[in-house]
Amino acid sequence: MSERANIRDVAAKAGVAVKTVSRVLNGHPYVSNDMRDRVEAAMRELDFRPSVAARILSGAKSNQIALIYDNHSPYYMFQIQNGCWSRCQKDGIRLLAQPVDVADPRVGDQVRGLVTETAVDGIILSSPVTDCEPVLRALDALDIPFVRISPGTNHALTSSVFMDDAQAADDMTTHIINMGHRRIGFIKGHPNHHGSEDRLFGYRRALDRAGIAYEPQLVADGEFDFDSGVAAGNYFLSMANPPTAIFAANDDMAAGVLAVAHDRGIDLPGALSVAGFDDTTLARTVWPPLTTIHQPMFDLAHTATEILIAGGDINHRRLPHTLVERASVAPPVRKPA
Amino acid sequence: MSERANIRDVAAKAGVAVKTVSRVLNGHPYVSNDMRDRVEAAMRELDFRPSVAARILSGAKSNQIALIYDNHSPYYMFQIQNGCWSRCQKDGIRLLAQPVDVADPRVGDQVRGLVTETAVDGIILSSPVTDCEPVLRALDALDIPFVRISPGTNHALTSSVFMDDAQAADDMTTHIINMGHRRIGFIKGHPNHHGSEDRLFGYRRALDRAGIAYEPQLVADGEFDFDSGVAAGNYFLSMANPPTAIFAANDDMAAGVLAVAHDRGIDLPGALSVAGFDDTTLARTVWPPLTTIHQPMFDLAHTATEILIAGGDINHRRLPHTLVERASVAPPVRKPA
DNA sequence: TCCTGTATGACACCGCTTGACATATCGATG
DNA sequence: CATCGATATGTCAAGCGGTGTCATACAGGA
Repeated sequence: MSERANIRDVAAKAGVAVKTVSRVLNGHPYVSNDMRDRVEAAMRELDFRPSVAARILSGAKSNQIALIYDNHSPYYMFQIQNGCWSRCQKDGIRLLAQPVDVADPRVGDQVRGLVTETAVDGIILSSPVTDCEPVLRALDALDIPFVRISPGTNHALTSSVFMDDAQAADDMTTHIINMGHRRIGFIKGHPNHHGSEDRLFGYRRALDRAGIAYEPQLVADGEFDFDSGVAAGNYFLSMANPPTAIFAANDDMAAGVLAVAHDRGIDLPGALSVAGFDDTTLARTVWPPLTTIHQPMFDLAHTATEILIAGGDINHRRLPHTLVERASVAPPVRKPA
Repeated sequence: MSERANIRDVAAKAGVAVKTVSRVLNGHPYVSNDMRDRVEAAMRELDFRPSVAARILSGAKSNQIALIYDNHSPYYMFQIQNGCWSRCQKDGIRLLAQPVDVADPRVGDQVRGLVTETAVDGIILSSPVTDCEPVLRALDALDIPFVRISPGTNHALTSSVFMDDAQAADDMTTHIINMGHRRIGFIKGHPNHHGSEDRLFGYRRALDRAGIAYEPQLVADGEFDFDSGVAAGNYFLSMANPPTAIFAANDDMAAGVLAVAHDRGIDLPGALSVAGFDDTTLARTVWPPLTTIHQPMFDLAHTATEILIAGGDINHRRLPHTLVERASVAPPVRKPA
């Protein structure tokens, strides 16, 4: 009881060959129902757990996949991990969550180490590792299947899952315009994240379509964190003719703008509308709750895992976003002149 | 180059016995410096990566540990994971982050599966898995070392790392009292999290010491999430004689109170002080930024991992908390009567 | 009767560690 | 100086717990 049962014990108990147990274990086709039942009973009785190590060593699949990430947003990573998880669980696949530093010159090596040492069957890359050349090269050389979540460079060589950042930004900008705003500030995202450019693109496209001239001074740099949102907020609200609405490329920065506005005693959302992007927990938590774009992180990860597990051909899947309207975007109130 | 090198290749390349390479690999004492250098050079040249699987199978340590959690706070888990990570990395130890559901009757089984299948060397339990009987029993039976982060039941049988929840709550309550408040509401945490009780205890102790009578109607139930904070906020602010300050057992609930206050147009922090607990990103993000207790999650996890890796005797370590003062707690302003 | 599909078994092998032994060198000890 | 113990390396075989390959056996259809 205390000693751990191995496949031979099971075979003995069931009175069959070791190989047969192995067949049952792996769902091999040529096994009679009788036999399967008998073996499974023996396994249950002995509380048999196949050793992953032994399996790997003998050249089989490891039933393990790795999620490689380098993202400093807790909420984002939590969702991504959970998405991968939920899919893995269904097939009893083990998930190794592996943080890396894309700026470290040894990333390629680390990834190679991970793959060869743990013998994972496949890899999921989350942004921005999706566009880390050394990692991509290592993975190619290793000849291991991988799928990328929200990659930037969309070369057709690998499967990927993503949302339409440009369209989403366009949607939001249009929404703001429809509320009656004409001067709309935009805060860009971190330059190493590809989505940033797309979001800016969508903002400009919506402006264009509405016949509103693009003003470069209404676009501020940002890095996806609260502090850069604060900085951008201060920049905008110090202008002689500040925008009546600010659209930040993610929720954290939007929260920063909100903080600045509160600090300056600006009436929200009357005197200033603020929109976010991502729909993290922050969006609901902050005051006023953020009108934002819901990025389906969980689904993105879930789908990526699905594709990886299914194997097969290269697959690109776009997932839908939604604009979630809360209280932070409203029609501008004219100052009583 | 493309074929993966094994220990025999290394031995051949270095012109030594396989056994010697193994000795180097495992830091065996009787190896000369010359030899070690030679072998290591060969390993580097061949880009040799010892197979973890083979190692495990032959009875050695796996150099893998698992972090088992069931916590729905992204920020908390992010910090915990990172803390474990940073320590593991130093020793080249692989970390398996494994979510479970403490309410699932099969948790014990799942944990047993994890341990026997992956052959991890040790386990870190984060709250509330720290107090999940089936898991604890499984681990005991498996005879595998584990350490607990912020456990409730503090039986001396296993190592643990924690903070002084009661003292922290006491500190905060005292801080609020010192600001001039006498009617202080408290929002309890989730009942399955042991820290909840301790925090309530600290609140009462501080009240006692200050000679303020404990009023049960000033204590509301909560579940550590934003919504329960909103509910509690509404409860308090609907009272005929509402508290002038509210101390929530975590930041999320404090944010909920803030939202209610904003909604009702209550002046913050003048008419209502709000304090949180944990010092998550939320605390800085919200308006006004929360005065809160900094819980050293990263350090907790780092230390837990340290203890696990070090092995040795049972060890209980208390880590210091700090009260971080931001803007959400201020002296009450008397209403102009 | 021969062949093909189904069902089971025997056995080597994956890459590494470990233990039992065999040597060999080197200083210290009596 | 002979001897002994500590240090340093090698040989060999066994084994960890599975899976792949190949062989085998029996069934029914052509």
